[in-house]
Amino acid sequence: MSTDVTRERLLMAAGRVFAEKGFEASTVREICAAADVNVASVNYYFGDKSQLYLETVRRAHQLRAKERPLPIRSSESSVELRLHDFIFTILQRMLGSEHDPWPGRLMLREVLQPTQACREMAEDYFRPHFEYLLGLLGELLPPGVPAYRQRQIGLGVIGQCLHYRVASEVIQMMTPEEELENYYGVDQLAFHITSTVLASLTSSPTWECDDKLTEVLRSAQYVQQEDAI
Amino acid sequence: MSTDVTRERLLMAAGRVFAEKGFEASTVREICAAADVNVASVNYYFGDKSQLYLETVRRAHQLRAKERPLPIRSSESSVELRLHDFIFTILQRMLGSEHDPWPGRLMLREVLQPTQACREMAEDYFRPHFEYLLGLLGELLPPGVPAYRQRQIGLGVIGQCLHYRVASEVIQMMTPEEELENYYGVDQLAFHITSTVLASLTSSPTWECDDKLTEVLRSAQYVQQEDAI
DNA sequence: CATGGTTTTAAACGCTTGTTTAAAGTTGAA
DNA sequence: TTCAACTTTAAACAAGCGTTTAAAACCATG
Repeated sequence: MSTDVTRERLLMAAGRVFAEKGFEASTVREICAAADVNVASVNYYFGDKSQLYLETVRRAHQLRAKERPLPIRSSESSVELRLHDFIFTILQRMLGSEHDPWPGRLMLREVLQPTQACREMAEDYFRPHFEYLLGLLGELLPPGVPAYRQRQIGLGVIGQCLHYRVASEVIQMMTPEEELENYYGVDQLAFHITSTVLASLTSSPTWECDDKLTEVLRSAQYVQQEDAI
Repeated sequence: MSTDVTRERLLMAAGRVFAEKGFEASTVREICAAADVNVASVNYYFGDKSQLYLETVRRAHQLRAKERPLPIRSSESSVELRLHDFIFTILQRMLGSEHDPWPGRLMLREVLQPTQACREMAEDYFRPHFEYLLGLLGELLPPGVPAYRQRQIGLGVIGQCLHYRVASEVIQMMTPEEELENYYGVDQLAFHITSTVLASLTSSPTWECDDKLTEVLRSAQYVQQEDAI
């Protein structure tokens, strides 16, 4: 067999199995069977199971970054449009059924329970995406909004997208089937999240709700204390 | 030993171990050691490992529901305040370090990769919480907003809260330490998310951004096609 | 064809897994 | 105290785990 083809098959098969079951629950024998390769190959090519896993995670985010590069649309487009495209792309990667979903599943595992492989992934993959999003938000927000607040808004966007992946099965349980069919396409969710974010950013003056909420919370302190007494 | 105390210790120890490592990666021996109980006890009291797991998940959301019952604050308070309290409570459960966090961790595992135990949890625990949130949103939104949109807004709220738990370690990697210390307390995050949601709901007229976004997207179709050609 | 390095193979290694077993210990009512 | 039911215990079980081994197969180069 020409060089590295065994290694490559192992990497892909391992990706699928690790993504599906996690590191511990996956067995070397199952991976090798899926790759149609001898059991000893893992140790021959990767040393041991854990290094195979590490290489698999690395491959996962490399694949992801390549299949949809970052400059999603030219910067000539309006900020709103670029924000929508960003959100659409993220959702696509979360929910899109076009490609084999193992890289996403594996990355999600790493996010939830990071191993050594996670730091590299965060730097190479997540950070540039997040910085891009922050750039868009910076264009949309009025000057003077502190950096930490921009970041929190960004985390809110990512969080909303991620939710449909993380909790997809629970969401399916709790959403009427008819709604699920008609309103939960990637395009519709992207539209919803984008419009929500834009609405929260452009309510004028931007942070008037803060003042109201602050006031409400301040008065609530007394209520809470009364309850306690 | 008085009846059921062994069973109880197993349940608690198993909860911690399962939450930390997942079902497959946890060993009966480790659980029994943590519970200071003989290895055979699992099979004596629960039949086998998987039924112990099932009971553990059940116990997890029972504990959670009991330690902080649902009517979080009296309905005499303002809607905004009740929304803030709901979000605060969810975040508290996600990030609060007061109690032993194993029930939350275990439930998160079930959300991400549901087993047989998940359906029951969704109905008994998640659904009433979500319905409560939808009630609040219903009070805040102008009439005429379709149900599916209310639900998506609700999912957005939950998603933002969940994110700080799901991706907590990655978020820590990508946030400056000084920000993390000063702006990521439960109270501050609750304030941020509440104010964001309120802002997006109360921008008047509520869905004006939709129209603008729709228009932008429509014109973008051509751009996209040109790019494709 | 012969050679030397690389790759594949089946078998075996020691170890851990979940579960079972049968004996020992414990308990409370008769 | 006696007896029967319940509980705990240490030991053993087969099965499966990751890894190692040494021989076989392969393959480009001389």
